[in-house]
Amino acid sequence: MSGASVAAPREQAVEAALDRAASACAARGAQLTALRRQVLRLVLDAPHPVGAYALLDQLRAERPGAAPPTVYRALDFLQEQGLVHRVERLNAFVGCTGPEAHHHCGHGHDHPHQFLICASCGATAEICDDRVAAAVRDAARAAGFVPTRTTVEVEGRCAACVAAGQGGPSPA
Amino acid sequence: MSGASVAAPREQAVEAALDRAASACAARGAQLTALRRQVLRLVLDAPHPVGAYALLDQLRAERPGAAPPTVYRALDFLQEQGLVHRVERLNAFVGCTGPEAHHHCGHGHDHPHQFLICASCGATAEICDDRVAAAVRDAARAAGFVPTRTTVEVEGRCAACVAAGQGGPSPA
DNA sequence: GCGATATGCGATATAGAATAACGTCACCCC
DNA sequence: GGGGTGACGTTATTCTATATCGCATATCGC
Ligand SMILES: [Zn+2]
Ligand SMILES: [Zn+2]
Ligand SMILES: [Zn+2]
Ligand SMILES: [Zn+2]
Repeated sequence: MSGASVAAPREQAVEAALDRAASACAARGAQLTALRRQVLRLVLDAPHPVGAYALLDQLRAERPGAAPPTVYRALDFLQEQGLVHRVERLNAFVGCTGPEAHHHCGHGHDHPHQFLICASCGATAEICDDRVAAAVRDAARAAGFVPTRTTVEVEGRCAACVAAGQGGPSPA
Repeated sequence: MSGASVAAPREQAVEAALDRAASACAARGAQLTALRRQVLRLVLDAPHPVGAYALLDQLRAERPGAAPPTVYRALDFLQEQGLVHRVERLNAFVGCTGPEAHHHCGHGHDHPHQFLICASCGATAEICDDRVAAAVRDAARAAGFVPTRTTVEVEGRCAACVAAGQGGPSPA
């Protein structure tokens, strides 16, 4: 691999995402403070969903006084802003890679989304399938139910792990 | 209300469900022991999803030595048998009222299901919508993903709470 | 009968996740 | 300069879940 000479492309991408996030917040009258930006960076840096306490440990490297409320408050904010999602099955958090981030579909910052969670390697992919969202909405309405938020999480094996055979790549 | 003279219809229904559960377990070579039956009864008695520690407290009335592993082990078994589901958003457990219980649709004891969780009154309804299940399966496969288990949980307001207006009936 | 294995469960300790409650400081508006 | 608001620090507590060890029983092959 190439050394981390100046700035790896991934780091650049994260910095760009942070700047976009700051703009998006500002446009809504919210502020992505230094602390919140720091937490968001940690989430975006992680290759997989991260637990709140894992974030806390990392955060303490830069901010010795950090405590659970520190990270939970930041995460609450980031979720409200649609920058981060919570993965219920994992009690963990992941950066939004859906429409908000890439402007793929026409949804707002509280967009419908679904997670594909690989039991083999831990990779978690966010998708935004309108048929799923519509089917769930219709099913709820058929029961007289008025939905506000929906969680869809699928556990299984990702394409890479399926291709790699039984064991799957390192369950990192 | 009628007094609890001999056996309320609800209690009878629960007992019947317990007997059916015992038969279903036996048919699969598993045994619904006294402890497991006790925990299942507590889950079925509850009007809403119950937390593991709430179950533990009740269980201790009859079984003073009960500890967290006691109830978690029983819950794991009951989930494997499809008698109980976990509601991820609530960290709570609920008796299966889906196809397994009533033989409505043609699914096994690991059947697809979805939850409608009322934020007003706490009621949680289990539904079994094939279109939702199919849409999720298709979306996953389109990503090369092989699903094993799926969680679908919708938060919102139930029909009763919508009909009753803003506040909703007692958030019991 | 007897060791081997498996299951169910008691019991203790620990880990992991989330919130409650209170205080401080900065900022803004009037 | 009083009063409100938002962000954050700090401490304590609650809630949720698992790791281990150990014991009893059941079942099986022999
Ligand atoms: Zn997203
Ligand atoms: Zn994988
Ligand atoms: Zn069910
Ligand atoms: Zn309701």
